[in-house]
Amino acid sequence: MSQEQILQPVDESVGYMLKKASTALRSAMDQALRPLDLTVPQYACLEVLRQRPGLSGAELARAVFVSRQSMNLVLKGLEDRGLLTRPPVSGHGKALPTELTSVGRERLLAASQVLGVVEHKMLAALAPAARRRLCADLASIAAALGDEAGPGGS
Amino acid sequence: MSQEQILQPVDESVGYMLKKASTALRSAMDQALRPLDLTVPQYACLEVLRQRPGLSGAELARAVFVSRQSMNLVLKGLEDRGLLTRPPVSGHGKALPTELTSVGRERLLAASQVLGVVEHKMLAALAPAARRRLCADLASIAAALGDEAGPGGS
DNA sequence: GAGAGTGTGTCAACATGCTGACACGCCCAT
DNA sequence: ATGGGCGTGTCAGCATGTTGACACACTCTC
Repeated sequence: MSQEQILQPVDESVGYMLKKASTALRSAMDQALRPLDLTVPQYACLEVLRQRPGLSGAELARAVFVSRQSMNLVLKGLEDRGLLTRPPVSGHGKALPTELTSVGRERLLAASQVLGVVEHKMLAALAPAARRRLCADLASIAAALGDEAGPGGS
Repeated sequence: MSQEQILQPVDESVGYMLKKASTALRSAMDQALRPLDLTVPQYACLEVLRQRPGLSGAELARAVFVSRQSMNLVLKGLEDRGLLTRPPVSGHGKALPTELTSVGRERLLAASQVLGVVEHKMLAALAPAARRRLCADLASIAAALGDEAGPGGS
C-alpha cells in the first residue's frame, strides 16, 4: 500500500509524454496541412486509401481510429472535392469500395511532402536506429494495451 | 522529386504508431477510470493539482493540453462533486486558485492505483532503461515540434 | 430455398472541445 | 494617481466525434 512512484512529476510519466508528443504532432500536422485544405483525418484517409485501394468506409474507419460515421463525413467531403470516388449505389448496407482519383493522388503527394518536412523536424534529433526502436516500443505499447483501441462503433 | 520513403507502410511510420499508442492508452485509461466516475481530463486535472496546488484554471488548462473553457467545465464538474474547492468570487477576470479537498485526494489516490495497473500493463515489455529512453525520445519529439502545441486559447 | 449471422451505410441525438469575443482584475511604467 | 498591457474567467456559436439504433446486402448453414 506504499505510495510507490505516485509522487513522480508528470514530466517523467510515459503516459503524459505520450500525450504531449501526440498533441504536438497533431498540431504540427494540422498546421502544415492547412494550406492544402486538408485535415489530419482526411490526409490519413487518403494515405491509407493509396496503400489499400478499394477499401470500404468501415475498414477505413478502423484503420484511421475513428467511427464509421465520422469516416463517412470525411469521405463525403473528399468525394465532393473530387479527391476520391465511390460507386453511387442508392441502397444502404452495401460496401462501397473507395478509390483515389488522379486529383486525389496529386493532392496526397503534396501532403506527403509537406508532412515529410514535419516528420524530419520531429525526428531530427533521433538516429535511424533510435527511430526504429521508438517505433517498435510504441507498437509494443499499443499491443500491450489491447489492439482493439479506439472508437469501435456500435 | 523522387518518391523517397513515401511508400513505406503506415505501420513503420512513427507518427502513425504514436497516434495508435496514444489512442490505445487513452481508451484504456478511460475504461479504467469509468468505475470511479472520472474522465481522463478530470483525472489529469486532479493529478496536476496535487503536484501544484493553488493553480489557476488557465494554468491548469495549459498543463493538461485543453482550452481554458474546457478546463472550466471540468473544474465545475469536479467542484460540484466536492473533489476540489475554488474561492467563490463573483467577478470575472480574477485568478481562482484551486485546491483539492480530502475527498478529491482520496479519489485521486484510487485513480492513481487503477491507472498504475494500466501503466504497468503498458510498460511490462519494456525494461526500466527502455522506459526512460522512450520517455526522453517522446520529450525530444514534443520539443522539436515546438512546445507551444495544443489548443492555445485565443 | 429459408434462416441466422455478420458487415455495412445511414439517421438522430448527444457529448466534447475549440474559436472568437467580451469584461474584469492585477501589475508595471509613467 | 493614471494609463496600458497582460492574464484570467465567462458567454455564445460552431465544428467535430461518438453512442445508439435502424435497414439493407452478403454469406454460410441447414
